[in-house]
Amino acid sequence: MRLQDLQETLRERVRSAAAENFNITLKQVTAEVPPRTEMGDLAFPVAFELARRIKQATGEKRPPRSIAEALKPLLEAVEGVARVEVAGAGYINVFYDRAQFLSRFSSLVAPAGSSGTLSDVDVKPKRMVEHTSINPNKAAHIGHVRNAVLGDTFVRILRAAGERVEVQNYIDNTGVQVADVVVGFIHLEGMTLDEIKALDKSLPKERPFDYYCWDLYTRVGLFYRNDDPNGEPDAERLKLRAETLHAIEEGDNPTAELADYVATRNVECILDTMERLGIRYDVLPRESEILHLHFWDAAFERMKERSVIHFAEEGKNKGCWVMPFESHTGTDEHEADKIIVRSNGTVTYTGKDIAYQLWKLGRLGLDFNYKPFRHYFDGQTTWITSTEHVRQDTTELIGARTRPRFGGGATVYNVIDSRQSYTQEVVRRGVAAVAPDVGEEASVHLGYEMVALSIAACEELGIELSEEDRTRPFVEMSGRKGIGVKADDLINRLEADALSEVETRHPDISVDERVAIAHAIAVGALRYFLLKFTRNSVIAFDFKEALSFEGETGPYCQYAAVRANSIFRKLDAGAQVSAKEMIQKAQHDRNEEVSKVFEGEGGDEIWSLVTLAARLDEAVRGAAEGAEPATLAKYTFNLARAFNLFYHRHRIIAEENAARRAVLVTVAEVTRRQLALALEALGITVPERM
RNA sequence: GCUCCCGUAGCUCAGUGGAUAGAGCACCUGCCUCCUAAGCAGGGGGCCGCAGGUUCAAGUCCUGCCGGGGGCACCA
Repeated sequence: MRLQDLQETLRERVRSAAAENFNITLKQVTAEVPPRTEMGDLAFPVAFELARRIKQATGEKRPPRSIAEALKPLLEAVEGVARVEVAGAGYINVFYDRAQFLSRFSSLVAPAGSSGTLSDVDVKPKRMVEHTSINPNKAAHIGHVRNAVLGDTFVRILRAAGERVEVQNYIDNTGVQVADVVVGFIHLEGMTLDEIKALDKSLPKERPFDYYCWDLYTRVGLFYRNDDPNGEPDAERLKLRAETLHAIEEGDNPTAELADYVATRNVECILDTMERLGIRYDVLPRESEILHLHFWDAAFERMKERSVIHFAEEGKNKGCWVMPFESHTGTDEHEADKIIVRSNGTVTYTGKDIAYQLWKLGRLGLDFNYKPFRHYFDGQTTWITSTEHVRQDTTELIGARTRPRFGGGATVYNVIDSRQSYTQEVVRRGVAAVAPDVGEEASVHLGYEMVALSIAACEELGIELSEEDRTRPFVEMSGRKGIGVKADDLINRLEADALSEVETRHPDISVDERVAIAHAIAVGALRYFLLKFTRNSVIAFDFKEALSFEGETGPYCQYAAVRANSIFRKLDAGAQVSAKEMIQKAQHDRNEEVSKVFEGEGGDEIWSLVTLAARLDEAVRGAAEGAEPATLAKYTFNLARAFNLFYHRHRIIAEENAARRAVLVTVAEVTRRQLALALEALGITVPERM
């Protein structure tokens, strides 16, 4: 029996009772968890609504309490319900049979995260999640990490909810940002491709290629502005960017070859960074293929056929293909229509994105070619798109690895920061206009607010702030100005802090093990820090908060799980087996001794941990439906908190009363299981010890 | 001008229309002979920005206003 099954049964009973007793059809039966365990396990405020509707229908004024009293015996008859109380002005509070519930709950093997059989997953509609999508021209910063952690966690949550998911990381390898770094290499450094390769090889491990590009990109930004950071861009110098960009888009020339090396190396560096955080991808679709495999041409034809866009004969956008956008009223300054094809015939990013999105949904009629990009040590492969026609058979083995069939999803989730919500809306509408049968619902913009820097963080980084900046709540990061916290720097710092802590706690263990534990803690801290904020909250990054291992943090949650595991390392096998037997039997034969453990104030406290642990499924489902990983993070923290309290109050192994020990052991067992599953869905691992 | 988001404890943030609004940090007081103190317990702290409205019930929904941030490029 799962918690939600019992809830559903009770809901149904309320619904049918309302129909039979009062002739009222309830569309939705609201159920809630009472504020305190003593008040019950599930509450129905339904009597208030029924009182109003009875009055509407018959004119009879019936107090909610009396309605609740009438429903009480019907709910009490439900299997698994111990008793029902009417409380307050008319709440119906249901109390479960605690011993029986624990017995059934603990016997479930894998309540959450069981993704069914492989064939079952195969036929399910595919959810496409695009995240990370960092311009491959510099190292990742914490803003990018928020994107990647949000996306990766959402993927894990969907999978825990039994969904089939494909993960994409879009590579804009032919864009302006790559062009800028290429301008830097060619015109500032005067380097050839071979010289760049030699430089790359010579760079120290702690300051790799993406770090070099980070600095170079900043220098290019200054170069465009004649070395004045606040100056206007120099039109002559910007011509270099335009020429370079054009050559890169064109392809098949030395500049494009150089750009390809730069972009590919940055992608590799970024994937290394993400691997440190446990983040991987199924496929890396590149913009160069969208161009060279003529994805845009196909999308363009469809958009013209469906009259989604039209050619502007006159006005401000004369000579462009535009998509009307009536929800934004135009002004002199801001045009209402969105330009898709420029007057020079080139396509905008939005246009390319519509083509890409159509491919994601299987509505373009074209596919990429693919080749393996990276094989991970554990056998996973990340694929990248390719222009060349590598053998395409989906069942074909390449290096003993089968290539999955990419694209053709039922729903697309784009993890992109909220600053691009306007563009995302254009894409969503464009796609829906071309493919009305999938509609706008198939495209979901999983938006989130940016990560900015707190004033304290800027000071720590030695960033000069103007008087005006200091009065603001935060300072926006800027890749162009080089203002930001690089992901690897932060992870290094977290690992170093965690390592020194592990060293003082466990001087006896091997260096390798200490490093591994420190790594797990660092990742736990960073991921949790980025997940505890809801998506539409701006994170003003602060070192003190991000580097904390205490309080509401990842390590706090990990620590609770480690403690739970340590109980079972030390508990002898016999005690574990006898506990299991005793609790299992209580499912059918009422055991007074076991039931007694759940009585009184102490019993409520133990029971509240059981019900909280049992709500993991609900938390996972809620996070998946609301596309809000923060709710699962909060749930996990609360479960860890409840377990720490439980752990502190009870001597589990030393407990002498057999029934009581059986309950405590079982509660610890179900909690550690649920906690581990919750952490796994957050991408946080549980070390052996901490 | 139009549009989206935010405003809740000193600070940073949670809070599906339901009961006495929560957590972490900071501050104060206790608790390591114990399954590890990255922990636990207790304490002070709140016109939920303001004003109306809807509802049996509003921090939550609607309208207006005030304050802060983002977006509205032939950039991505």
